[in-house]
Amino acid sequence: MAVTARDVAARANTSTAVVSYVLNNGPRPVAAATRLRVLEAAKDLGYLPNRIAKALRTSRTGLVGVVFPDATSPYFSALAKDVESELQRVGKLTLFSNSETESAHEEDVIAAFRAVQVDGIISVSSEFIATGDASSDVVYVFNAPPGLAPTVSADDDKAVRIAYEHLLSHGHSDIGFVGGPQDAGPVGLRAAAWRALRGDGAEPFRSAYSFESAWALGNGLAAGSSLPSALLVATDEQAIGILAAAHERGIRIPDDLALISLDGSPITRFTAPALTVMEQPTRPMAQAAVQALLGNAHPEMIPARLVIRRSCGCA
Amino acid sequence: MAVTARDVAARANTSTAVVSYVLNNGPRPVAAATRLRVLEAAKDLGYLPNRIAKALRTSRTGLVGVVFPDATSPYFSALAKDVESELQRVGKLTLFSNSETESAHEEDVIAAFRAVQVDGIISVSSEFIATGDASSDVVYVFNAPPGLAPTVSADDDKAVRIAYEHLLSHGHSDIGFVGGPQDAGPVGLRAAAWRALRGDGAEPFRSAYSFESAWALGNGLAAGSSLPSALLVATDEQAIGILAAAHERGIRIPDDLALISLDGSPITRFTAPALTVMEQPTRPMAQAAVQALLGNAHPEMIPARLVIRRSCGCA
DNA sequence: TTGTACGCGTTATCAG
DNA sequence: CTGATAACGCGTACAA
Repeated sequence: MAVTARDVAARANTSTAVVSYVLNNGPRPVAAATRLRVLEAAKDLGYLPNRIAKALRTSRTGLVGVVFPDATSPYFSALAKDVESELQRVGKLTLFSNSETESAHEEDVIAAFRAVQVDGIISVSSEFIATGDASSDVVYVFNAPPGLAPTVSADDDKAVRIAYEHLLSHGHSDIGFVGGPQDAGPVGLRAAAWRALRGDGAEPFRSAYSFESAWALGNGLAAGSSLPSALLVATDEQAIGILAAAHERGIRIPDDLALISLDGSPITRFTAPALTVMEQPTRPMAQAAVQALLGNAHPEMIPARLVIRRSCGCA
Repeated sequence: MAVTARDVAARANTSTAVVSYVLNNGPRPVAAATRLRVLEAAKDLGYLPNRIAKALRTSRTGLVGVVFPDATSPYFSALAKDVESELQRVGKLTLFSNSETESAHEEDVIAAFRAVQVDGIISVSSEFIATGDASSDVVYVFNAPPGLAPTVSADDDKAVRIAYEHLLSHGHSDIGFVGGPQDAGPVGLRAAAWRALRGDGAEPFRSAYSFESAWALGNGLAAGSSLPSALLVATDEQAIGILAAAHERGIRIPDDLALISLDGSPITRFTAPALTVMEQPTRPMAQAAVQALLGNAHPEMIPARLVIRRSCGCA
């Protein structure tokens, strides 16, 4: 059996109440001498407060639930890491789940989190969310259920415009867009921004959010006659898939096809060739998300920055 | 205030004890009629058992702690995803933490997990672990503290031998090895296997487990005169970093330098050129780990399989 | 300033 | 077969 507050109290010749006062710095003052005895006793015994009992009493668990579509995506994994790190910094433990895992969909995952009484939930969902849960403790990143605004989001409009204009400055006129299976979530926003820029009713290319799917798309494009001279790609995994197809098909990047990816996770520096990207910085997003969770809620819009490398045609 | 078992009992004209018996199917039988009344009442009230109270009573939380060095690594993120998925399948929630995050080291993380009374811990540590915690509920994957055997591990010896021999069959005689900063953990094992195969006292090349560091190494190798004709690379992120450096330096893969990576996560199919790998399958490892956690403990050794693509010189 | 005692919502023992 | 009731470990009124 583990050592309890009672044990500490006994060893310090005092009561559990005082032990509690000392360890929580309140809500009542404790004489310096007694305080010292308690601290000593706690250390000697290696006392570790039982967080479950504490949670039962206070109804705060110190747990926060985090939902991501897919921890395997280069960008999401970077973001997830920063979120976890940030949460750790503020003393929270991270309950993690992939929403795309097997049968588990967003709602089930969130329900499961609620059942263990998490202190809050951070949801990073790239696609639509069925049920809007307005009245609650959920911080939506990137995307929110219909009717709700994301608590922290990226300035997709501006990012797409900067990238588009950069490609324009390279002399491209037919700038295509690789989007998701549907125009939903943040990728939908990016697609919309691109449509507006094109202004000619052109349709995005469709690809799932996977290397594989984008690779297949790239192969199709390479085989057909509709290969544009430049492509804005919604996510890093799609850009990487297209790079792979291009390499295999002998399509030279950027000479035959210029590319800009709109995530900009660290790996994009190390592809062959290195990808020019609109970098959506993960650390600020993570910080904004956990600050929002803590109630310091400035709804924030994080700006992306153009990082010029090889795939756009520069240098 | 939420509805409690007491409320259900009241509405069903019975006691909390019986409510508990019904909802847990035991440990005592309940008359069919009473059972029905309880179920009805529970449904009417929308009763949801308080898992915290339950945990306090049973000291089982349904939580399992999972520690990874770095969720950003292609291989680890794939493994993490499978672990989470598997855990979900058996009704556990996944508490996740990166051990390399900021100040948080393995032990602190594990202590934090223990404090919330996790039902078990899965530790995937690529480097050494200071304190061996033998008497406990932790499943070590790949690597274990000194004196302990990992519960589930890869057959690194065999994997390295197969890869080495494959390179040999391509006619290479100077086959180098890219390892970690120190010869620790599973990479240490891989390094040892390589040393044995070489048999001439050659030293591994050193690189941290990051794109960046391997890229720097690749650059150094390209600039110097000691570039071998073939390289076994311990991890995918290192292989990708070297690929990037080679691309920038005009070193042709596999013509000037043949490569085999020893992780084999999905992304290796989509590099330019595609990487030949020894694939350490993540799903079986994840399954073995959670089965071990559940007490169905066959210490397992998962075999890797050679996946031939372009970087080794085939085709 | 400190100690006693109750309650958080369960489960499980012990009488009935 | 069922009903009180005693824990689980902690926080905090309330009393001293």
